[in-house]
Amino acid sequence: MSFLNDSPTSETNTRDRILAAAVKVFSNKGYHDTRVDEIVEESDTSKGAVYFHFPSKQRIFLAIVEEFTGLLEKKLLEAIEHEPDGVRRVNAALQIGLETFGKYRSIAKIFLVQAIGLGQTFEEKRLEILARFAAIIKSYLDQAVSEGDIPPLDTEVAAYAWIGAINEVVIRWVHTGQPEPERVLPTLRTVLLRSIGVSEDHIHELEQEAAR
Amino acid sequence: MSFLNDSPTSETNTRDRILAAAVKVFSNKGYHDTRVDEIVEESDTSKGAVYFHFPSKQRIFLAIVEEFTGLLEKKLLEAIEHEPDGVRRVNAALQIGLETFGKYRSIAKIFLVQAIGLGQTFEEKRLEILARFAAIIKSYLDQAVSEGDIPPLDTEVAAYAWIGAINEVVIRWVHTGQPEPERVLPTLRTVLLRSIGVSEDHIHELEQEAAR
DNA sequence: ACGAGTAGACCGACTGGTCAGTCTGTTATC
DNA sequence: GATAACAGACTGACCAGTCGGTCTACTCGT
Repeated sequence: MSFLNDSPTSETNTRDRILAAAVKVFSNKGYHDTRVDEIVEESDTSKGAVYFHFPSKQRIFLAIVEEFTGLLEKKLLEAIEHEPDGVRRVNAALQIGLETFGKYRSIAKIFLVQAIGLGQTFEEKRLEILARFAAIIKSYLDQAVSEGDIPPLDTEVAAYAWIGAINEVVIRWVHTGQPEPERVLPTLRTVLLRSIGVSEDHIHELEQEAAR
Repeated sequence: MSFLNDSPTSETNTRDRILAAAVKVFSNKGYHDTRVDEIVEESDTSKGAVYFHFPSKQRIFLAIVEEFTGLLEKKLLEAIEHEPDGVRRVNAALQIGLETFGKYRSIAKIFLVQAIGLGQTFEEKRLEILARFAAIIKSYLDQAVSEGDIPPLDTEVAAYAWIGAINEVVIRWVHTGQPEPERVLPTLRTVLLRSIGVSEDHIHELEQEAAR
């Protein structure tokens, strides 16, 4: 199901072929510089097929963002529910988030880069999506605070700061390939956990666990 | 000099009237949804005037970004040179950065939001600009490390994480007006200084200084 | 002191290329 | 023979950029 699976361009159904092609083109050229005809060509279908499955170019883009968002959210929640306490949940979320972005690099680029600055409609969508993720993070930060693992703080601002930090580092990587995820993860974990006041001992503990 | 001064739409020269108008329209509608004719109308000039002063729509946009970047960089360096040690410099940079974004809200929106996802040219420009700021931050993080004020860490990743965190929080504010800068600054300061391992005592000290 | 010449700054009607989306088919399957 | 799933030629709106023209201000020779 969905264009998010492993099969690259094989004998999948038309809708998914179109989406896979759209991901490729959008991630390379951005929304506005992508011609629908390029998606048509890349997907080896036809304009008719594209407009049979999607009412507009915009909706193709939104479909990609939404399916990926759904997947990411599902993975995050799955990863989180196996963890006992707030700090560990926050840590798990970070890990699975980076992992998922790493796995779907092109889509990550669409999600984090191309989806910005596209005018009203997209803007609101983006805010809504980020708000959802921020809410997830915030809730576990709150949990960690109430469990006494970290000192009280403005968890909303902290949640957005986290998202921003992750965004920027991933964007950088997506663009330049530069700091590879393996190098990034440890630093980011340390930096982010420190930022909310998790004790150094606790951080070391989590690092040990991650290393096994 | 420049459209960045206080006069809103008065008797400034044509070039600056055009830039001021462009800021207004770009920040509201984004690059692609902005028609050159809208800038013409808003600036109370003419298409001829616009294309007399700028060779293309793109260059108008770049002119805004560049002038603002220049201002921001200048302010940052100014603020920094009066501070003695690395941690204090990093702190000063954060403060002046937020302040400047706060003062030029529309331009901040253009700079942080509308400038993303616009295709090759802009993309590279953005990367270059951010790299410049990241380098500034990194150098003072490195200084703080070598002064022994903070433990060693991957300062490059940390610098980008900082930029991302600030970005996201400011973007949120620019969009929704939500967490006001006054509320954001203390949290962000604490969170960011903690993230690089500045001791709680040292953070409190800086907070005291800021409060006077 | 004055008209002619020149150039910089500006005006705005027009154009020409570009695409998103449409529409009239065609093919396969039930 | 009906319907879903396509194919691809075509169109029409939209808009960045152009281009001939105007309007000062300034210079300079007489």
